[in-house]
Amino acid sequence: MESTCVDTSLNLNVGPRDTQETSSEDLVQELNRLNSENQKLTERLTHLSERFNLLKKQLIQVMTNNTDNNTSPERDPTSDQSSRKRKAETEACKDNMISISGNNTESISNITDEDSSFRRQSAKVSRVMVRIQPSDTSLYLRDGYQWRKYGQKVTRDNPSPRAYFRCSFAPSCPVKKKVQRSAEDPTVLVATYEGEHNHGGHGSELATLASNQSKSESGGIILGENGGKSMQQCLVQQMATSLTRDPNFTAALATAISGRILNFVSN
DNA sequence: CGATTTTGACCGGCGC
DNA sequence: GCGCCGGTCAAAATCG
Repeated sequence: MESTCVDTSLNLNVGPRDTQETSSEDLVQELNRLNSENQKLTERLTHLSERFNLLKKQLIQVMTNNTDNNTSPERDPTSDQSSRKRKAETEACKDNMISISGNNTESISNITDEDSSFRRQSAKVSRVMVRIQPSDTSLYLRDGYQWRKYGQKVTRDNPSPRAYFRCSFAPSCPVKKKVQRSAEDPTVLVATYEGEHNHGGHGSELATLASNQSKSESGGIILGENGGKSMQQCLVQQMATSLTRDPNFTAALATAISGRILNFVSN
């Protein structure tokens, strides 16, 4: 990933000025420079988005070809009658599931059964698999939404507990999420989403992302969550989050703001 | 002090 | 009807 170098300094002359005219010129120049930077950033972001979409298409193409050969072992249905329902769900989703493995700290895949004939109580159901660090025992998954945990259970077919979450962004949002480690591979978190978000905005996403990041070191980019954000929105979020975590950016921002205030006051 | 998490209790569906 | 099990509730604990 190429680095994005942006001059965030404002170069404002906050000292005493000879005339009011020169300070106005400085402001105009500074404004023009900022506009130029903004344009550069926009172009770069567009470029990144295009490249990202291209890579995503290629990846999906490759993984789709491999899906047919993906014969992950299923549990013996005769040995556990209570697993029949889960088995049915798993079978229904299997054709749409892609598991991406990587040598990074985590990898992400996104699966929806939107196109599948399987429907569960007319609610959209999607599954997301996230590879996490083996040392990470948390069941928190960063996906940009604000979740409130309302329960945890140990299920029969899996030694690791399953956590139940509700979307707390909007009180009326019906979306629920279940997170559990994969029985086959404990380093994979499986999140099952039910329903669609009924709120357009993601007001506190940055705060949520930062909050979740602090709770779980395994945070990563969640791509194209069902009923959620577009790829571009995810990308912008991650970039914004990275920027706000960068002390240099924060310091530059503080300098810029204080400079503006001083300039305003001195005028 | 409000929001969130934890965790035992409770409920309902399902199979026998 | 009974027992099992997944899902939810809600009070207490914890966090920021």
